[in-house]
Amino acid sequence: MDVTNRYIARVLEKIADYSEILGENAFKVRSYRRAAQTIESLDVPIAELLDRGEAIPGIGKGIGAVVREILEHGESPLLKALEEKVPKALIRLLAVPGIGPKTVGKLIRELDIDSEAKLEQAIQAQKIRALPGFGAKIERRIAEALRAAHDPNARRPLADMAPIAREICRTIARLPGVDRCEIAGSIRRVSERPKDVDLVVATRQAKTVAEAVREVAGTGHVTAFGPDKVSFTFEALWPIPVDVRFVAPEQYGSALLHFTGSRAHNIFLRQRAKMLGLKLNEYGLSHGDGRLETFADEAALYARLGLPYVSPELRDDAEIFAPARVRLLDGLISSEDIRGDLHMHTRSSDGGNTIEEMARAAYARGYRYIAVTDHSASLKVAGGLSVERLKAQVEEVRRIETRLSEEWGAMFYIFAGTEVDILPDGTLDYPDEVLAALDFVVASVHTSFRQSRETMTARLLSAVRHPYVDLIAHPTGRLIGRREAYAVDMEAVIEAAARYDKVLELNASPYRLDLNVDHLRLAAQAGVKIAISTDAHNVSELEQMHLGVQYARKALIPRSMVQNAMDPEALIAYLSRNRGKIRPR
DNA sequence: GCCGTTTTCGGCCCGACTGTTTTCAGTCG
Repeated sequence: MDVTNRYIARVLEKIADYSEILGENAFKVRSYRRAAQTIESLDVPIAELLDRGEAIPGIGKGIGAVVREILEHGESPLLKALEEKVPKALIRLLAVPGIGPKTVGKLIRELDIDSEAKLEQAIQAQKIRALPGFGAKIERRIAEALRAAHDPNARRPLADMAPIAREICRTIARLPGVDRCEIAGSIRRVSERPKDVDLVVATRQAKTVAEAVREVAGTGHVTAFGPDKVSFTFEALWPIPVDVRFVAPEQYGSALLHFTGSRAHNIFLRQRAKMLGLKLNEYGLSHGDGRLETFADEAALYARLGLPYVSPELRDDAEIFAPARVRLLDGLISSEDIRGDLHMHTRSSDGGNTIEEMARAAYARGYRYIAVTDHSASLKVAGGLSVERLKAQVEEVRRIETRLSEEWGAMFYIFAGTEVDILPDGTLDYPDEVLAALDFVVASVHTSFRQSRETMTARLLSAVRHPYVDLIAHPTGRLIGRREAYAVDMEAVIEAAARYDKVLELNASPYRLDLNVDHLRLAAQAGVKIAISTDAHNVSELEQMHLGVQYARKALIPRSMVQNAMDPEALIAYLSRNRGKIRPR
């Protein structure tokens, strides 16, 4: 069995959950959680580090032994022992809002509940509300949770959550007395599946605004209401928990930082403040004499703590302040580095805008080039181009490129390309001579997702090896929250991309984000260039580039590894490597 | 259980709100 870092982290987290319920020392529980987090964020298998005898922060003698056991046997005797003491039905209660480990622990100890059946009986007999510290409300919540068929903590894809968060934020920003409203939390950190919406509001009239926000919540269920905070459930197609915090404008920086997290990042910053003899909270830095130092923006606070500014998407990385990571920060890709977009569709296939409209929108973004990559012939549902239509499109691209470049008084490159289907047998959907005549060839899988891992891997490898293929788009085919990635040996694909000097895509669509962070890191380590592409089907989707860049930063991708951060001249030189100088002019 | 410019014992991040209570433990982020 292949024991991954992630698997070990899950086991340690479970140990923490069970121990907490059983009333173990809270700091011991915290140690397990912290170790889990550290292991999950490691770049290399923990076995290698242990073998080399390297010290890993937060992992000492005790947890080290637990990890070794998991590595050797694939399971943990400690966890097994804990599982016997805490029944599964009760563990699930931890997901119920308002119910934590202490509550679950009391149910076990005070009422001797060790099964779902006994839990039901206790509810029926109203035994839970009789316990000291409990009441009818908690009992009812537990009963509801038992009845709820679905996971109460379901996480939705970023693509669904972010627009809703923006809409709620816009509504609140318009309320009287509100200076500004911003999205914080996991959405701001570009989490693939945020669990809730966190908003931070700057205002001098918190109380009034809180009342107004309660009105905004409307039919939604208000779960907490106070002068500093309102929580409610927003009823979209599914219920979304929303937290809104109110702070004074001069405290906005510390508040935004605090409510953006991650939790581990906050803990690090507070420890740092403590080292400096200060105390950090959402209101600012408290001095020993009670004086409060406030920060209107985040950057000033990082600077005050003597730390480099860390952008939100990097704050899930528990090791971000390690010297080796800090050295990378300045070199990471950023939106200003992007010179073009190499994957987009037009009205010729399933896009909504013309070539010229896409080009003008890209130029307005400051780009120097785009690639037009409509679908290939066999993808009928997307209006794939026949060979004849593709040839006509190439001519049209040339005409528009010339005209726009003249209009703008500078060369704007429009690469005539395709997103050619990789057919189930690994061949491409256009003959070689057709591909040879194009500037840029994107290849991707749109059919037969259920092939075996071996078949799918071979299919992708043959595309990587194909001399006219430049880039593999959305390499794993995942649609976050909708469709799993197909089975494929991505390490083999990355290795082949390195060997054949091919580019892998980071598809910036919020539904895709494909490659994912783990694969991006592997690709970067292997020296494979990444193209961050929007796969835009209309001009407004070109905006997704920003999300793609943020996601690439999560994987610590430097600008030097991003193909569409290259100047057009260098890109043309690269594209000419297998097909002679492209577009003689 | 981990760790050390507070250093091998004694700490370990911080605050708002809820529910069940008349002062606070538990939960959550």
